[in-house]
Amino acid sequence: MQEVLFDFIAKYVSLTADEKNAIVSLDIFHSFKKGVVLLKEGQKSKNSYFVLKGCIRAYYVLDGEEKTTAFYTEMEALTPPCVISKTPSEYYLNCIEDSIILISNSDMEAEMNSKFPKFDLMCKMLAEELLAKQRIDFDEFKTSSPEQRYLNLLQKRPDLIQRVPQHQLASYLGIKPQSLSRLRARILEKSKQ
Amino acid sequence: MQEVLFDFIAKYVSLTADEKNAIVSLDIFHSFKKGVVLLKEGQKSKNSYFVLKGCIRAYYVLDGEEKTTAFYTEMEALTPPCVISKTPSEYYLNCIEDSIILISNSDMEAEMNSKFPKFDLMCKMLAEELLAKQRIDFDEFKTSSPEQRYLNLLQKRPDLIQRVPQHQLASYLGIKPQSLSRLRARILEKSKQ
DNA sequence: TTCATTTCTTCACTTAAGTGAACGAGGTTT
DNA sequence: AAACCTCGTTCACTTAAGTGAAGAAATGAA
Repeated sequence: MQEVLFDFIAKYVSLTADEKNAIVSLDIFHSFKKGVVLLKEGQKSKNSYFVLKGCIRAYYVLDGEEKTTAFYTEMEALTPPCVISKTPSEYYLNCIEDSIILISNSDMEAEMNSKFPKFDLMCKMLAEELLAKQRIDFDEFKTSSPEQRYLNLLQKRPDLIQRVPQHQLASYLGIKPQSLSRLRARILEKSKQ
Repeated sequence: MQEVLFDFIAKYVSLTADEKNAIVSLDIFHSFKKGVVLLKEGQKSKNSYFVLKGCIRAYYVLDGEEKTTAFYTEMEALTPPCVISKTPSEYYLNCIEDSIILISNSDMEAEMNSKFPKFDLMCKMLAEELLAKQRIDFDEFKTSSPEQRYLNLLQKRPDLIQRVPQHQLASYLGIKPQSLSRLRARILEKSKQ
């Protein structure tokens, strides 16, 4: 399972055996059962997450309603905004499947950086890459209709449609579950003709 | 005008006079007239931009229609996704006002980093901060209606509503110009009662 | 100034999303 | 087994956004 992490890191910097050992000795691998909440609204946190297996969902509770805004699956990293801004979290994180998650906090990161300066470089590259990726996702969301967003998701992350409950998928697409049902029926109708 | 830049940098790292001179000597300050296109679809680029004065708009042309996805104003930095992914640009950048823009390319950045390692640190902090900010913007967009988005913009960036043409604002809000007109009329109607 | 273009608004009509209610299928609990 | 709950779908109705057209206002160029 550690190999998943090292494969990921290898995309940015190459690690020596020593460095790999240093990471493993940090004891940062954790298992969680489906449903476990990793971060709550109002909570302060210094944790970043990296999904080795499973799926983390980010969601807000607005007017008593859950609004899902992101899913993080295998080989995806996330640092909640509250960690950067050092303010209480505005959203929740939970595991929607049994998951194996790597958790690092900013102190550990600082320690790694002092020992192995190339970690800083990796973080910079990663942040810049994620920024560009997210920018593109945001632009695609803005410039398309719910139906186009669904078809787009079907292309880009077909696994999500299988593993995620429909009502969570709906709010991820910016619509209500009923509208997602209707939209899917509409697409099916079109494809028949 | 250079002070705007140094004030910005001071939020992340402190610079010596030498370092400031090194930046100034790079000759990176440029003036552009309203309407000038800085980046075109299909073009390759290594440039990052920092707005000292004026406003840069990012937009796609889809089905012959302009879809505006971002406005960058004073003290805002942007690196187009195509610079990170090293692929041809998918969007356009233009100045919607007479502007003074700082343009740096990745070679210059590399040179600065080798001379002053703290630039790397600044870039990392900046990228992480922008990533968190953009995440929040994206989440707000997803979880709100066009009307809420407009009211939100009115709170957070009231200047945009003044300085940006309505049809560009509309597509920034994810709707058509006609819908923005209607929506504004609706809000005005409500506030009267 | 005049002419042309762009921009914004309004209107009537179409399409699709929001809402509240109801129902059935699957799981879980007692 | 019965009662319960969650989830997805469907329906009827409401609300708001998309569309195409038209006209007024503002802007820019000749």
